[in-house]
Amino acid sequence: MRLSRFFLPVLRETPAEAQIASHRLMLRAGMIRQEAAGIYAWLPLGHRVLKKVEQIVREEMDRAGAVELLMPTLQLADLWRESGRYDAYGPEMLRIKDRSERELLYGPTNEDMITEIFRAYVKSYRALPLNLYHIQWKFRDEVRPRFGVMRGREFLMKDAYSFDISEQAARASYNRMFVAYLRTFHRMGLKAFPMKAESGPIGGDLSHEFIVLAETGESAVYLDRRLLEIEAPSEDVDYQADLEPIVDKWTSLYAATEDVHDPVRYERETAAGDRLSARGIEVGQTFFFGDKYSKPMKATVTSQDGSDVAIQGGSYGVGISRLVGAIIEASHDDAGIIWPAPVAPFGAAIVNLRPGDGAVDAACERAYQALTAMGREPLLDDTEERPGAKFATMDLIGLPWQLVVGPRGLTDGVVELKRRSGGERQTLPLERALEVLGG
RNA sequence: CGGAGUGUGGCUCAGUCUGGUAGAGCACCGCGUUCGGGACGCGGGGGUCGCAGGUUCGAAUCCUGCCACUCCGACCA
Repeated sequence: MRLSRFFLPVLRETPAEAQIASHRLMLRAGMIRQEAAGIYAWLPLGHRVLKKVEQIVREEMDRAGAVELLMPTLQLADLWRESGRYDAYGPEMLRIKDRSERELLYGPTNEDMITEIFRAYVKSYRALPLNLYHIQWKFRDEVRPRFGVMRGREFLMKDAYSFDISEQAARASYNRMFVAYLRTFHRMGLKAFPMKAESGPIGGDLSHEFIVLAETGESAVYLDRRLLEIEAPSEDVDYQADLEPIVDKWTSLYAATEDVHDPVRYERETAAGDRLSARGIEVGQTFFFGDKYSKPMKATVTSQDGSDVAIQGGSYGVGISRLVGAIIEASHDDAGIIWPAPVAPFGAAIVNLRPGDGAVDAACERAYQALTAMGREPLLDDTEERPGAKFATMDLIGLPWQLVVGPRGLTDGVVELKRRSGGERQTLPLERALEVLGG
């Protein structure tokens, strides 16, 4: 992409409404525009990041055996009446009517609808386990939207739903999602810790919030410092195998949000030197709810012995739009965002310091073609801005690499290669720089 | 939903108390000089002062109502 042809409305001044770093930087970097309280338009730069995050989530869900579909944003009120949630949900749910006075709602979640779909088609235990997910916009009419996309009213969420014949099988499904989440957040350059959350109606410990530590997080958390050392499961993790050991490793050390924090247990289980109280951002939640929906909605399958059994369900959410904010909270400095490479909107910036200079233009073109060919998705700054403005913009939008072409005092063909994180820079021949970026 | 506050050009804000017909910086357009860390000069364009009513010779400014947004608290991916 050429910057002169892109749409990147960066702001030099900090918008007054933004209180936290990620919100401020997303507005300044031209990633989002607020259209109403908690409702944002995703401008091209932000949209690219959102898509990258979404794609990583998708890949890890697929790897774990979940199957993607897409449900609508609007749902019939009658469906929610059947599950008993229409009246229970309260004013957080946006309720609307169509031209013939049919009652609809903008979905805040999809348990009811997925259960309806499931029961329409699945009749046998042989089809289980099944895990269906979609990535769709949700609307929750929050009392108080804030922090930009971290707590929007409209937000993009991945929600997966598992269906199993028994509680034991459901636990295996739960574990697959648990492991997939560890991998998902790890791939985005985040350390997310599963923490004990409010238990489902069935009881037990089958609900976890995945929390990224950040000073601006909304919830206080208490954890065992040794959790920081545990490595995320690798790419070749076998989802057919028993994943209990991995889950155990991540859940045996104390970690809880303030809602369920138990100071007595904390002090008993965690040595004083290992205790870490911090703040965190919830980026995902896994939840087992048994037959909460399958029973009232009669989602049953025929089991091996010929009887009909209500399926055991779980749901698993990841806040995709929130993750964009969370990643920035976790990775920025005074000058701007520092994107982890896997979610960066572009892989590298090529900064042309002398647009109009034939040799420099040609070198930029060469770099642009080469980086494009190697899948680096370069952003070529071919604007007439002064160097200072160019560097400020590039630091703000935080691409992993900056390839500066046309530096003063250097002979033709020599460029400067800067890394956004850490700030190291080296001058070297263009071809050598391309090799570095290629490897 | 309780409490606090703000709406003036694309952005940040002054002007409101004490009514007199709208400003600054940045951004934008033109010309020129500049060119490695958000340059400078000259010229220019752009605003129903959130909306509606009222008071007044006259309202951004005073009064009433409404709307939107922000912040602090209780809830949530």
